[in-house]
Amino acid sequence: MEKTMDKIVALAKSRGFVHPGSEIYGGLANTWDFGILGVELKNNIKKAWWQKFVMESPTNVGVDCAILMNPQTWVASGHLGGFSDPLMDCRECHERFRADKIIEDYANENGITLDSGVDGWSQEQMKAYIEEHNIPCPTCGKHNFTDIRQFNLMFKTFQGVTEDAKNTVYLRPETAQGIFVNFKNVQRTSRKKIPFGICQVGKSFRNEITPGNFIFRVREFEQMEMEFFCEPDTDLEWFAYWKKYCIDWLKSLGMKEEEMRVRDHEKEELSFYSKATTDVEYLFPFGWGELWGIADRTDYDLTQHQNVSGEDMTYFDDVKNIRYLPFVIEPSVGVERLFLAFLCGAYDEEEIAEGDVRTVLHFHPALAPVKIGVLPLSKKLNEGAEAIFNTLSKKYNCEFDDRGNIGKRYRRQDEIGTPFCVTYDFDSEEDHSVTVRDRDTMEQERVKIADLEDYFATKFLF
RNA sequence: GCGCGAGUGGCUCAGUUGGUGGAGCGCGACCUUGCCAAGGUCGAGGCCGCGGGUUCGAGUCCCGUCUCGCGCUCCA
Repeated sequence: MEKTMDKIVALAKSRGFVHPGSEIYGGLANTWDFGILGVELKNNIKKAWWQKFVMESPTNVGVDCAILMNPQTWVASGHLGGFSDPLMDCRECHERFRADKIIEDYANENGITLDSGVDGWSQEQMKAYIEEHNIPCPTCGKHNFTDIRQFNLMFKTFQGVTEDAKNTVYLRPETAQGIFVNFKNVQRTSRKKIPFGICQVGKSFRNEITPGNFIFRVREFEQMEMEFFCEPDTDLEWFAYWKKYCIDWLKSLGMKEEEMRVRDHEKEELSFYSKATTDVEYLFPFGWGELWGIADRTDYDLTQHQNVSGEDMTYFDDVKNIRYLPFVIEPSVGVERLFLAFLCGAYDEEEIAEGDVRTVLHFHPALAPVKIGVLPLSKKLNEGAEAIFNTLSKKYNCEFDDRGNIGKRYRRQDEIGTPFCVTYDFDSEEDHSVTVRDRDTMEQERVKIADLEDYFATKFLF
């Protein structure tokens, strides 16, 4: 059996997990709509995360912040300044510079008078000037720059009816900042003492240069982030703690160890706000891809917000009687990537008899979009089966199917990863029992209709 | 952003030197069967990605455009 992206994408489209966005208008690049099963899987993933990181955690609480934020937020976070200037990186030392600054500094140092301000120059002009004069890197002295790039990573829009610079707002490129700006609100209302975490699930938007690989890298995506606030100097312990917590959670949902790996970032690779970063990677059919970034953001964000806003963001420890800016551990995972990882992990083609192959998704029962398929053996038995559907569907997402023969219906449920099928047959009328068939083992057992709710009570727990 | 390739029912694909668009699977109805993709009959479903052009006539030839895939580049 060969597991390929082609097959998985085809299944996702044909069964209603994921459709290309705006398809009837020829699509819109790298947008995807989640269909009838996709929305269920996605919701189940978010629900599982929320349960593990908020409900079951004694230290954590949740919020849901606005996508549009005061633009000062992005000044403080570094997104705005850093990404609206012409930037270039030194390939040698990985420092990042503003191209216009480098030229101005170079000109000043060498007593060169520039005819016009560098402000008006195009990127090409700046690049040409830097090459022409062989301007060295201010940090390492070498001359090996990347091209100049105008990072418009953030989606820009306008608040209010007029479109001018005064009311420009941005779609958030990460959910984290909503948590940081609410740090004091949440600490006060939750009465949590440090260490504690604030969790959020929500959409973020990034104008990625290279999206692709199906839903792996998209410009509109959902993040599940936690910002865990701890005392300075305890950050590395908590970093290790949450790293393990995340990995354990993935395993508990059936992610295979051989398809996961953990990669620590090299010093040069770290983003400017981070002291340490670990990626949990997943082996997709197209190769290893980052799933979960766990970063030690230090006190960078709270310091920045304190400086830019003028608000005191410190925490007062009334046991030790000290006041400080907490350090932050941030595990951040994309819902669409997890979705794809679980989908790829679940996909299997099994030869159950000579030449008889079934496609099956072995989702963890908690993640399965449809929990129970309710199948009358014959259409003559619909009444009894409908009664079962009506009962079970109050608790679980069930699918009623009376089309075609029973074997075909089992296969259809296998293909969408339904863990259990309940078949109401002619004997059911007499013995008030049904056949429950297991997706993974394909074994069947007879269960009293009256006992069905108890039977399923523990089957779909995380 | 650059290069190459591809767009025909829901899916996979045929479609002759340009001459009234097909198949299989899937889907729906009915019959039959009654626990692992069984059989039969009938049926729905196509601005041939979109826009121009050449031509008496374009799915087919030309140009443009959009989308997708692959490679390069890039990637807090």
